[in-house]
Amino acid sequence: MAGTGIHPYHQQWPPAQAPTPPTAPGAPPSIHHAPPHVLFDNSNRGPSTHEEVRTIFITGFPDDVKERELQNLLRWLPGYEASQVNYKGDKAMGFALFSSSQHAIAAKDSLQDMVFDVETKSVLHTEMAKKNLFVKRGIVADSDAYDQSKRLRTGGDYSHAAYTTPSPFHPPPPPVWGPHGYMAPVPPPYDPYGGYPVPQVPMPPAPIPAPSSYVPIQNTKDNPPCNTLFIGNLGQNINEDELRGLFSVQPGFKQMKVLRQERHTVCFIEFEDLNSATTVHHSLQGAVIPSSGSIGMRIQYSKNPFGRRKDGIHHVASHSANGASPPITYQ
DNA sequence: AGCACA
Repeated sequence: MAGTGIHPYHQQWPPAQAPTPPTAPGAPPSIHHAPPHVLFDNSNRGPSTHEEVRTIFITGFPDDVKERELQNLLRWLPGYEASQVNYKGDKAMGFALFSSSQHAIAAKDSLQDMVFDVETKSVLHTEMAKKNLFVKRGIVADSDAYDQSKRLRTGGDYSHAAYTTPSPFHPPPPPVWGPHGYMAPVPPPYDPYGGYPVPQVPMPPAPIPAPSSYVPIQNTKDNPPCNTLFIGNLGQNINEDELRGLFSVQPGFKQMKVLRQERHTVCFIEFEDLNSATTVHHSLQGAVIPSSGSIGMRIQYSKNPFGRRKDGIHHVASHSANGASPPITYQ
């Protein structure tokens, strides 16, 4: 779901008096906030990557429609993520973001011509929006992205509230996600619009980090086996998260410490026991991950395992280990 | 070849 539209860049729920009335995705562009230096910019992939529209545009509300009314209407719809009402024109316009365009289309169809309010006899009209609603979600991987948005807070600090502090205005506490799973609409008893079919769009499963390839490594002088591995030959711009992703899923992984030095980045990984360390020592020797370029990592046992002190102070009281101590398991 | 932290 990456794309230009997701820069969660401004806060969404100031109803009427927002300093910058949210640009109506379907309306003529007034101010398009070009996301400043955003990390999610996909410009490096070319402009062809145009994000799918998964927002619907809703009109036909009574003039006094509340943001909340719309939310309460929509939260039952599968894939609903967020909505907002724009009061700028003389008619209130609603926008609702769904997790996929399929969900959006399904929601659009089910809301089409719905009687929203019997007293005012308002009937909804829906179409796909021209572009997606901007939403700041808790999912933002990088918190730098929302610093600029703080000024738009109207009441309550939403930026830290995601998923933890339910706020009446807070949109994304995923309505029907969570334990029920992504696709469980679990419509309410009265269920006026719950029955439509929604194409299943499975979430891409989190990929298990795996080396992209292996390169033969000459690992001449290694240290005595221990529960801590030393990883070298990682390349200039090795990505720590990638490294962690790879190692943290290895059985027995305990912790990892990255040491960035002038020329080389190295890292240390502690395992539960010697066995798991040894397994990884062999299985990932020479592994190449994307950020390491095309070079293979060198894996050795660490000179100074976690838990063993460097300069002669042996913490194992009973066992007077000396310099030539056998490879016992440390931990 | 680059080995820190408790």
